[in-house]
Amino acid sequence: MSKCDQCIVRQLNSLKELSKDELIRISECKTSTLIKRGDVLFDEGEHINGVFCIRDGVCKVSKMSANGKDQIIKLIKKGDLIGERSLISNETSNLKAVALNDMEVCFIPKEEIMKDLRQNSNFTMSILNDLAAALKQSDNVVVDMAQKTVKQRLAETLLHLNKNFDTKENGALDIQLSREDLANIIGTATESAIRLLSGFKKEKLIDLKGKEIFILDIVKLKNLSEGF
Amino acid sequence: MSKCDQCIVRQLNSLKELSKDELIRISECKTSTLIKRGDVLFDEGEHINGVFCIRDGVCKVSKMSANGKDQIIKLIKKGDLIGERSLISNETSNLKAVALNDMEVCFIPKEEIMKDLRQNSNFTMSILNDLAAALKQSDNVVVDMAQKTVKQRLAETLLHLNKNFDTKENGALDIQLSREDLANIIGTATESAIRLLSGFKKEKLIDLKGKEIFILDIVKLKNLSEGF
DNA sequence: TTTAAAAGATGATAATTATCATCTTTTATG
DNA sequence: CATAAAAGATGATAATTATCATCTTTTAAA
Repeated sequence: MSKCDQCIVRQLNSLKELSKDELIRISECKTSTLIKRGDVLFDEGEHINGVFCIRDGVCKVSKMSANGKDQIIKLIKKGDLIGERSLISNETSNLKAVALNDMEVCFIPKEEIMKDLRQNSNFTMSILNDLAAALKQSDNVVVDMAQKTVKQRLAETLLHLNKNFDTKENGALDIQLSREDLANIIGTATESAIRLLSGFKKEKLIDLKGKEIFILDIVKLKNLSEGF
Repeated sequence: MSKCDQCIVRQLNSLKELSKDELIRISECKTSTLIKRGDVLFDEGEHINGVFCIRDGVCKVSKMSANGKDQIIKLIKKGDLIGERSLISNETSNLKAVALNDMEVCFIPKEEIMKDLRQNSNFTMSILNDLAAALKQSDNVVVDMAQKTVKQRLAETLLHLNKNFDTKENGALDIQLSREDLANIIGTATESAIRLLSGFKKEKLIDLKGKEIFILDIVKLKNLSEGF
């Protein structure tokens, strides 16, 4: 079993606040798993009973709406923790997580994390900070969903992907999203997302090759997302 | 100056986790203010430098969108704390708070709250819980904004008001919102909100007398909000 | 490699929602 | 109390977005 205290990924999240001893304890109880594209990491209503630390890969985190559509709330990637919210509230998950490509994730059981939360106040403060940042982010998304048009939201989403994900050697965004996934991030019908993407391509804001997306004009996308 | 340890309102929020001694310390440094309807409690970009504890009254908490409309994120009432998020992130406020009626609020300076956050882990866990609950709530709103129609969101908002606010002796919701406020909660144009309200009245789901709103048919509103 | 299924694309059309204009009612202020 | 300003209401119209149908392309599995 790999050692948490030697894992680079740890430096990217709140686990960096743990002491060497605490990390060794975590190492001994954690489990590592390979998750295949399309596999469900956890589902709505499930008891997660711990937190996941993403070593590699990307997953979409969504919530089913009353009308049967899956709204994607966020994308989680290498270095992210997920499951803290449900753990803290001591509730089943309100969200579902599905791998967008093959992933490697570590699972740390609830009791071990709770122990650190009780004993290491730097760790607690870091988690508190994460939740505060997530809440701010979520409130911002509420405003965008409520006030921006679908076109603005698509532009914004593309910029967000460009900022938060690497690009491949050929310049394409290194994240594999179906048109339906994109529509479920934006909160629109798949056909509308496809049409707008085609429009953006025609206006040379982006280029499309299959699922590959190339961001061509950040400035115009930014203007668009702000309503100009 | 009134004493926090004798304040009923405290029982409604995380301050209930503080010891008698801690509360006495808070009492001595807090300030109490009367806020008039329409007054700004704090604005976007402001350093709040503490948290507010609402003793009485209601305020709307909003964020300005790029298109110049104020999206109302939440309504805060007696017993609620506000300002913890900015305090924890050590950032200026991302939100604006405006009194909807005359209010009585206490202000606790940042350093005092931080002291308790560092020393009283029950208090910290309670705040952590609040943020976790707020995050879940906010994610739910994202889904609704993205997936529900304006009509569904209006029905949902009315039910939310009915659940979270008292009714006056005459049966009207005890909260004073303009049509514009309602539109800014729902995320729609004021005219659209007005039109839909008139429609709901015509269908006897609600009654309207000036700013007073009477909820008449909870079941139908619930069905409507879920798309039936 | 073949082939069925899934994903992507596009047109036609309907439904929803925003905007602008105008009028009425309510509210706040001297 | 008078009166200007703000809020509320409603119609007409335009813009946005969803839905349904159909076709093509890509993907995955036998």
